[in-house]
Amino acid sequence: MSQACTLAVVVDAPQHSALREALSYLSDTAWPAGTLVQVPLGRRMVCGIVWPAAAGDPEPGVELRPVAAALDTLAPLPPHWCNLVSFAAGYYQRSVGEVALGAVPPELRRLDNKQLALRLKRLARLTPPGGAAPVWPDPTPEQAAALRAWREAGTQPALLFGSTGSGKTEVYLRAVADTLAAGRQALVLVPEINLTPQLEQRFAERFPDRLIVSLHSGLTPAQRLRHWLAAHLGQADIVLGTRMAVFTPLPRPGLIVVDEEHDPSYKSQEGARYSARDLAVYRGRLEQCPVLLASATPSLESWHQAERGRYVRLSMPTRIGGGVLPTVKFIDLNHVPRAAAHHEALTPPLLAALGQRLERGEQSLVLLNRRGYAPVLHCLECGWKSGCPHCSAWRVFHRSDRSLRCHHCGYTERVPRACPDCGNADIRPVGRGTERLEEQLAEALPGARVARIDADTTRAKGALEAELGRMHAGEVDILVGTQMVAKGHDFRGVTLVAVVNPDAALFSSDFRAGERLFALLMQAAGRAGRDAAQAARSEVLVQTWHPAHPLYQALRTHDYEAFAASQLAERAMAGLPPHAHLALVRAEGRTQEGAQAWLQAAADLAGVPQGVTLYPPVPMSLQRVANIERAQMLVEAASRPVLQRFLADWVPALHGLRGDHKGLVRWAVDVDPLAI
DNA sequence: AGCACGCCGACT
DNA sequence: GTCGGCGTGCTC
Repeated sequence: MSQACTLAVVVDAPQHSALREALSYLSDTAWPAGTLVQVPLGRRMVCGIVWPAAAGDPEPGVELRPVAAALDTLAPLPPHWCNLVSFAAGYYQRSVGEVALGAVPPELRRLDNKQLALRLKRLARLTPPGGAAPVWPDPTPEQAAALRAWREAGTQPALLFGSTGSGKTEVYLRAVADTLAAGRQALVLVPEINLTPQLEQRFAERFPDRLIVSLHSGLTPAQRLRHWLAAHLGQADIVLGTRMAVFTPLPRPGLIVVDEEHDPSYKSQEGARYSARDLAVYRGRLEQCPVLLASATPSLESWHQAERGRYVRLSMPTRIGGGVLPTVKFIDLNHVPRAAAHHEALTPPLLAALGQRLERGEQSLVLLNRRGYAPVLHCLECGWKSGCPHCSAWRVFHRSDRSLRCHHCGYTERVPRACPDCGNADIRPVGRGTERLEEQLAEALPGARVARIDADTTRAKGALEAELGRMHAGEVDILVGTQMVAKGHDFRGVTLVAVVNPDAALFSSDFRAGERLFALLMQAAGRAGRDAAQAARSEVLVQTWHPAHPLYQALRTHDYEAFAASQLAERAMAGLPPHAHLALVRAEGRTQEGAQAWLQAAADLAGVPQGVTLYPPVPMSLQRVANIERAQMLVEAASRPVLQRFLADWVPALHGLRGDHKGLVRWAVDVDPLAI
């Protein structure tokens, strides 16, 4: 057989291997870029993708091997898809192959042409469910204005800034309708899997004769492949998914929506640490299609872009149906009796407010961002605390199964009867989590039906739906939960949202903690009074030692814009994003010194240009996890291009740094990190 | 990452 | 005498 040409092929090689670029293979057919192929790599056969760019020069003396098979019954991945992947790989400093193969359903990698043909045939069974003709409510004047402005914006990204309950979803449902009418596909990103079913439902009602598919990690491998194929082949008109869906190949893209665009879940925290929101914006520019970012509390990055005129801002300040935003009140912990303030989550004013709801038959939501019974156990005799032997963290006391659990490495033991150090029987829980709060509420308000939703109660499949169902059915009076319940769920009967004590975020070393707290509280406030009739007596109660804090004052007046302005001013002063651009280099090793030594060696390799600052290596705030020591080094740059140029020169050189750093386990670069 | 090869301890 | 520990090195 003649081997007519050489092809550039990317394979799934991790960043740590030397294989950063495409490899060269021989082929008798000039398969077009985007074709999936099977190629020999070392002693195994792997899935690769024919790549548009030229391959790196093979090492001299390497004999090229032939492509073993091509999955040519599948339409090649479109050129723009390859461009998006190449960009993401370059921007986030990963190999193209890792990003490319990571963006393809795992199931697809294993199929040959024959198996694929079978799946493609079965695809025909995916059809729109049909159903009653949809009811499109008349847009409010605000929604109509937002849509007009959006249509005029063309392909310029738009930031839909609408308060909770202003009907943002209605706006992007209309935008999707426009897109479908023009014969294009719409991609809608949501931050969490939990939020896909209800949104899918809503889309299905509006577009009964269109095929809607979802893409997220909760699907079975077969479902994921089927949905991905439906999108890639243009059969699906609407793709709804989590961050991974930003890479869905679409033959006729017409709109990308990023719902709750401020949500940190859009930033991947492992592997290639990409931001799906930022990639969505890039993809929009690449494919000349509009991008709609929606939030009641936009990320400061997006808000900044809108302020600079890069994004079109569509504002919708008014709640639909005349609903007003709930009153925000503060319980000043300085003014409640000292013992109550320090030892009880439930102050008299909070209990009174909850009692009032009980009498009126209304529901309450109590938020506490800490699961378990108590974050730590403490021996009153010798001072022992329930530290994790493998991590620099406390193990959390879970009363339900009487366990001490490390939330970082998973190390779990039964709670000791007595102090393991001194044998004293008096060991006590310190602080409180949702379990304890649930218990205290039940004690303080006998007869109240108290329920709890957090990662522990919703582990089982369908458990979250079941609990939400009970809440909606009015079978629960008080729902205790972590931020999980603050997101997206529409609780009609809730007239009180209480936040037990969110002060820690005010003084956190994480520069985004304030932004996150504000978004969480605004979102939580949005849970109350969705029903206009109850809006007037709906309130948010925040227990705090610092009621005068500017963040809380902005919350009181629901004034995101004032909050954003003050935060942006602070960030400018401190040289933080979006006014500066950051990257973190992280190293993990057997010892802290070893991890830092590797970072120092990396720093010594860098030719630091004008506009870039390299800070010294420091231990990470969570210094040790599962007996691995972690350190990091901050890179700060005045602009994105300066940072990108620096990283492009520097990071590839770090691969050759292994040698005399024996204890080093791994290292990685995090571009645009969420926390430093 | 896989998956080799490679050189030193307790077992059929 | 082998089975196997995971150190280090390569993959077009």
